[in-house]
Amino acid sequence: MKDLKRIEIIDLLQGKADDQIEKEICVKGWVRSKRGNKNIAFIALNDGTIVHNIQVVVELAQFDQDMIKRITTGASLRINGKLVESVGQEQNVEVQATEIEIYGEADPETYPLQKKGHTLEFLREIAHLRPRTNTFGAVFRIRHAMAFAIHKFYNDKRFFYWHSPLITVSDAEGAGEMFQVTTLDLDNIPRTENGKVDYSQDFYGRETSLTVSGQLEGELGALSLGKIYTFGPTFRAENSNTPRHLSEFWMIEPEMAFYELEENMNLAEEFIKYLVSYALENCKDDLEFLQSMYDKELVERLQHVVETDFVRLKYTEAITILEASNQKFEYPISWGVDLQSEHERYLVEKHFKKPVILIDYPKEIKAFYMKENADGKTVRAMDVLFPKIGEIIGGSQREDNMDKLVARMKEVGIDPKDMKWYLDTRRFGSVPHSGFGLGFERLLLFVTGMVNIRDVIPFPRTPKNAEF
RNA sequence: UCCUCCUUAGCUCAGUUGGUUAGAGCACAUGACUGUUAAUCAUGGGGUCCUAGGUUCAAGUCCUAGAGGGGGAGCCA
Repeated sequence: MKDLKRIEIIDLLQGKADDQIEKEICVKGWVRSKRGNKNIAFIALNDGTIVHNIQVVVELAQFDQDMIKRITTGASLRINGKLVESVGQEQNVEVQATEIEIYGEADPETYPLQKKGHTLEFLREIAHLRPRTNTFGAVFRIRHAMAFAIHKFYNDKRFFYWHSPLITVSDAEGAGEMFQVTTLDLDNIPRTENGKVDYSQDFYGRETSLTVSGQLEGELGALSLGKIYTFGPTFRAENSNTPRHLSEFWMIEPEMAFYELEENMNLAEEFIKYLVSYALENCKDDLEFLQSMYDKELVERLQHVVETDFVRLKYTEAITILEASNQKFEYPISWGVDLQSEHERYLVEKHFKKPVILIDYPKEIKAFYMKENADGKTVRAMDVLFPKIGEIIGGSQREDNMDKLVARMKEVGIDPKDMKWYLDTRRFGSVPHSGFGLGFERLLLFVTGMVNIRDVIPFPRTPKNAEF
């Protein structure tokens, strides 16, 4: 077989290899389908670079029939052939095969993917193979594009990528149940004299867990480097069984010194709009595929978010709107209660019909580190609420006053002695600062139009499910 | 964790009031067709009816428990 330089399918289909037309080239990829008659076969070949396939035309008389029979859906091929303008309507160019090598066969009796559609639920059971489908190829290419855009956005704004630890010693935020990290022998746990687990013999000499948020360590970065962001995995051991929760998910947490709540909101809105714009500009083929298959209004909805000013609303005003709505809510609404999904959905999907940033929540329903307002009742929190997926961002201006922060810690039962390292940021050169957390997979739900969070991460981790 | 629905061929699903040998489409195999577009047409093979009990002359179908999955809720990002 002639040794020709391989051209990726995206370059062939997007005209970047048109200077090779009428010349012999090499393509490699996996067979999506093969069809034809006794004289000719058409192979749809995909290499993952783009949602579309290159059509390979095989004049059967020129090849060994036994080899051709072994080319089935899922097989991987190396093909040399002439790049030509296509006779067919569905593509501009195609490859007329001159030489074919089968890298790996895929037994059609046992290969689970077929050319006809599968349900997302079935594909979830074969998560190791589902990226070979058009749908998951599109989703994971978009996932990559969004990850890249996040780094680009913050780098362009002179934020520094800051790595908070994944193994932590505290659950200060109270964000949820934690996964314990230990090297103790669970069949033979060392005990202290009073019968408790003796963590002094554990790997770190103390009790440790996987992080539920990089925020507190992020604040340490912001109060020295100015503007930082984290982007990494986060773990919550809550028994949440919903299409919006994972026990292992990725979170982006910017933290900015000298930013007050207003600037925090501006950044959050600009950030989301930047990411959605980036997807519209750079993931066109994949978005159009997802739109055609799952969500007819996807691109329209994305454009709407880019063009619309988010509503900014105080919690107190939201309560007034909800009380005046005459809606029957399962959970009654009054000042001081946390908003339920039904309330958020009413505000976002019915009342305003656009994204809403809710601010100034009662301090009792928010975390201890949020800055208290002058009214003494509310804190400078902000939640960004999106249609369909609910809370996509949670953030706040942080309490920078040492005494108030310590008082709040005591109120919620945190021993300030355990948080000395955190309090040192307020003890020495404290400044106003703010930040927020964006759930990466929730963003992807919105951008891809997928409805189950298990379908926007390659290997989802949920209660009772850690296969692959 | 709570509520609710579902589980029948590799996949997606029918299956009547509980009654003979459990069906269809797709996929797969064989064949037909001179360029197809999730090709088409013909023929064929393919079943632990989720698991364990129970009711009954008789259970895919009714009852109980369990497992797995979907949707909704709570917790949250």
